[in-house]
Amino acid sequence: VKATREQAALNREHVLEVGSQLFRERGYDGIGVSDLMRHAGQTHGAFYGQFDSKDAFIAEASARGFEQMLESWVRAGQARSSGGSTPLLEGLVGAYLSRAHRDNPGNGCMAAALGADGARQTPAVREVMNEGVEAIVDMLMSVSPGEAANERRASALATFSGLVGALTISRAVGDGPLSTEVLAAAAAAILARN
Amino acid sequence: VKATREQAALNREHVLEVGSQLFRERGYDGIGVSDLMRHAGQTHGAFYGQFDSKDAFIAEASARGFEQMLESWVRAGQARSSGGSTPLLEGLVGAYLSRAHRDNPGNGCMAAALGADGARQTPAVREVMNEGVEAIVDMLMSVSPGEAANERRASALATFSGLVGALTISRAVGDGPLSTEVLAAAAAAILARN
DNA sequence: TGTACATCAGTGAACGCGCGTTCACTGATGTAC
DNA sequence: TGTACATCAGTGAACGCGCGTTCACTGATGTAC
Repeated sequence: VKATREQAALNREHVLEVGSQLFRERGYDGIGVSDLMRHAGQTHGAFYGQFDSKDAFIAEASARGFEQMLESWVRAGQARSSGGSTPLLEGLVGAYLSRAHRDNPGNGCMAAALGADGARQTPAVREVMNEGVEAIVDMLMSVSPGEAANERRASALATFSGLVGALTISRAVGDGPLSTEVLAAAAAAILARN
Repeated sequence: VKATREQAALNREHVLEVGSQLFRERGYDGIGVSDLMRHAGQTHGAFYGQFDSKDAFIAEASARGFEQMLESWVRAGQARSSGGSTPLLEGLVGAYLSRAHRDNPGNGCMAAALGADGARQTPAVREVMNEGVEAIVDMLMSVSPGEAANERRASALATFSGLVGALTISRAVGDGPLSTEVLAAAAAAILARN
């Protein structure tokens, strides 16, 4: 039955929120439209009143995922940086390479959870990934050493690469000792370099 | 119709070879049993005479992918290290972070192409990933600086993390300037550290 | 402000399709004498 | 070495199932007077 315009907008937002989380947990192919809508508390038919197609939804939910990830990462980084209003690199690296992040991909980094899958999606998704990575790199630049902006940008790119690779490997190898070892080794190397 | 025992073994090997390549190109969910067997020049029914299930095949093809990747990486690294019999770190990093590797995932790194997907597969696949990463890290240790073995191992883990993350990001963001920029920034940071 | 009607968000059955998997069958290979 | 038969690698139709997507329908919301 019909809902308020306001409620309809909230419903759509909720599907995006739920989708961005489920995609990170299960991959783009790991969650279907029916399952997604059931998790959002709606029926699958409503999906096509809210979005053009699953592909279009993937692009929009991915953008949402990058926004949510960046925000919660900065918040977690601040908490680890002895509470200043700006996070420090050490806090950001510690939060990213934590077991909490490793074990909670649904609220975690898009690049680590869906970067490889994104390369096989539509150009729209890759454009979202491009903008998402740029936003993350901009944030990392502000806490990276170097006088010139291009130095700080190169440093931020290298830092983010190290973070994404370490988390990806840590999740891939299961829960043996290697999983935490790679997180620690990457954190040490990144902090030593900066 | 029936084939020679020898031919049957070759057929099975060929399916593994083709599968390990197609999985890296399209993801574990991106290639089905019928398509796979067609690419291998066989009919889909034969698959279940060769393997127990798609899941079992995924584990075996992944192990094959790690072997093939490590071998061809070392070969490419040697070629870039002015032809010595042992590759140098610089040659390995250059080969890994090349446009050729970025644009040819089918013969490239398993961790970058399937690491994130592997975390959502069966425990058998994660075990294969664990062993594959250990083999790669062992190889990288032999070209990493440091007197003590644990120093070289930590360095190898950090190096591999940087490589995997940079390649993943480079592939995810499409073919804009960011794609090559991240490869260059990661290479510079890794070589400066070692 | 109250009534009459049009709009449209949401429902749920149904669609074609490709998935992983099974199975009765074929006929060349491998074996026994 | 040659014949007779059993084995079994490979074939291709068929299975149930879940996928993304469509559509006729419902009934509360929004609008016009």
